[in-house]
Amino acid sequence: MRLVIARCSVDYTGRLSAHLPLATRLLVCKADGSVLVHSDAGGYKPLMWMSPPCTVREEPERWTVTNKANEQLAITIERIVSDTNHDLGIDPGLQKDGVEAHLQQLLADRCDVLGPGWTLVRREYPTDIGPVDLLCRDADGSHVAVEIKRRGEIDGVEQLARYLERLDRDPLLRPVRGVFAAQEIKPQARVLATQRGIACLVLDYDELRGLEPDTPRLW
Amino acid sequence: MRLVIARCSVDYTGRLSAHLPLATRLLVCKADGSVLVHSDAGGYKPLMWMSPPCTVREEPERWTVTNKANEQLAITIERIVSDTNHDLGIDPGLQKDGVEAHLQQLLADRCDVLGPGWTLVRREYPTDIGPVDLLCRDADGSHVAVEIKRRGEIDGVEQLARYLERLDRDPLLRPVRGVFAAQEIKPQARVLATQRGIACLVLDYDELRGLEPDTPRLW
DNA sequence: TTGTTGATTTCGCAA
DNA sequence: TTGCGAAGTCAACAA
Repeated sequence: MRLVIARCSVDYTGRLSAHLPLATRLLVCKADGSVLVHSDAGGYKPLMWMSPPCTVREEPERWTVTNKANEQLAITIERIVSDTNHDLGIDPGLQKDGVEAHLQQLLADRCDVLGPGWTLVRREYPTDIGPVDLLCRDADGSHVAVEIKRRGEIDGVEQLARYLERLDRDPLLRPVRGVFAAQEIKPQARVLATQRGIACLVLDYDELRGLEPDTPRLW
Repeated sequence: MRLVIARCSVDYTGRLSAHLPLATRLLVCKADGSVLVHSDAGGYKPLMWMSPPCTVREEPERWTVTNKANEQLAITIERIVSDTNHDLGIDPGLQKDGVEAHLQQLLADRCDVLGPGWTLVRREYPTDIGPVDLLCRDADGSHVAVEIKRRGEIDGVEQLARYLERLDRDPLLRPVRGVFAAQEIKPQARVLATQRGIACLVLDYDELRGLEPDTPRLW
């Protein structure tokens, strides 16, 4: 990884055209060829960048970074303040926990959390417009479609409503109720769900994980 | 901006939980308090980060970055390879719109459009608070600073006023007038410009492009 | 402050 | 390879 502090102006032409006036910035050249231009503010997003795969042509006062699609980052360097290189080796990578896929698995394993006596029919139950997260049966044997989100918003309710409309046409499943389950449910989503006769369930991730018989510890 | 190359492990707890095993990585601490953790691959997105506003508590082997919502980034440092600090100053910011950058170039090439006999001194003339788009001389040899925007709003006028205040301190330039040039100038911006003694000029992009001897076609 | 929409979205997974 | 949906989405803008 090469780190350069330089007074430079930058032009990007590609999916759009953009220009950075002359200023002192951080240039990061990664081992995979990608180049980032960072200022001293603005959070994690670079002012400009080129994603790999791409190639850098370096001239004394101008770097030209080009990718396959002929997008171009042209860095005009007026003055180099610092120029260092570090061998970082390969990164073992990120371990994530608590995303939607994980919630889905937890509920699939313990769908009695949704209601007493409930059982799982299938995860990712297919419909002609896509799979429902969970298809369950309640204690009476009636089918229930469950849509799981990390954050429950209005489009998630719409999505579940579309699934329900499809599933309810199937004489082997009918009648099919719906449950909208999320760690957090926005008021508007709750209102719409109620209008559509869909039940809402707020999930406690930590509690769910605690219920799991042998919680797989990632670290 | 502080750049640290360190062998470290990182844990994030907040909207989810995530863990980075021990490896050598780049840590960027920006002036706004934000912290980025980058590996030597993977394009522009950091492996982990904390967006501003946030605070860093630094202990010898542990950095703890916390934000308002109580999300936390815990960086455990095993070995510091490099630790440098650079003062970048404030960034003039991105001209996201290709039209603005193009307008600047068109006017740089044909700054007689601004006034008869006007000549270009320099594009992106540097000041200690960032570069002025154009510095010109009028027919009498007096200096004129030009700020170019696609849509002229009140903050653009303020920006030019700050530049003028700086430039006018320079005995080699003084007196420096200002021109605020844009495709469209909002009434409030015009009023403020008039108050500050700044002239306004509405640009016709298509006409300017037509004036260009050999128009470079970008698309 | 809250909601909505676009992004050089990026990123992962599945067909 | 393509397409779809999630993302610690972020970030600008409107109400």
